[in-house]
Amino acid sequence: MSALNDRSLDYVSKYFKALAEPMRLKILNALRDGEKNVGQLTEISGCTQANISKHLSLLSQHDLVKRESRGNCVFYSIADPSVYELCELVCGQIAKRMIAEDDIKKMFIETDALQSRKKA
Amino acid sequence: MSALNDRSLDYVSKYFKALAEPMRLKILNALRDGEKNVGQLTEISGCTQANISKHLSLLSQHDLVKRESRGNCVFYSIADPSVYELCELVCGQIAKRMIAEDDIKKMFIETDALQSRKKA
DNA sequence: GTAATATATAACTATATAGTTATATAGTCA
DNA sequence: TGACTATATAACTATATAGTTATATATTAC
Repeated sequence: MSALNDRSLDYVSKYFKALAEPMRLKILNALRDGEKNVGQLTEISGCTQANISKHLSLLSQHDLVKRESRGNCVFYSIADPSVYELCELVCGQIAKRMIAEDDIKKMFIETDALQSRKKA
Repeated sequence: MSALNDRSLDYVSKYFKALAEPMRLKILNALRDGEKNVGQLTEISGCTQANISKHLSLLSQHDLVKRESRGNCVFYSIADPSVYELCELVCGQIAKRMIAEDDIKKMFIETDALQSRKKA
């Protein structure tokens, strides 16, 4: 990061942007426990199938998910688990802020956020 | 990340979004070697002072930078160096892709990107 | 006080994209 | 073959925001 030119910054920012949508995080979160097909992800997400397909396409472009079609279905899975490291770092950051903001604290349902908080 | 509700996903995505702009990454990059005032950052960035102020305001809202006014100037500095861990993780991800994409490889000027690549 | 400098904000334009509905494409099974 | 199911895409709308110019605010120096 010490010596990135404009093109690199553009590239890195696009990667962050891929992670900067709640629906895409929801998809990645849903894939934590293994591959799922588009139909399953549509059901989980609560939005339209077309929208999920668009998000999956974008995640795929950024190599965040792997695509594998089997029979009539297309299964998606996490391409690289290190994406969760990113999320944990972010949760850690947010956890630090939560200490002073009780309403935000309540957002996190359970274990992971608290673990990040202990680290911080 | 295993059990985040919609509000948490929203919150995390906003954090990523703060990092999802080249100009803001440029600012954070410029602050690696210590605090800088708005004028300096304007000069480095090559865009208008108004735009820089807006970006700094947003970074500040997300606790990514600290604001301190001294005399006539306002100095900004990195609030939490762990933001660079995030960037390094991303660079590591990108480094993996670079192996197959020579043109992207050339984007990274020197040491850090290569180090991330060794790790990968 | 005024002038000069530094930063922030208001108002606006242009662009990107999340979401929608409708349709196209591709695979399965009769 | 045709009917059915699953996924992808096209076309569109609405919204968010990066960037601009012009202006407001605040601090220093005189």
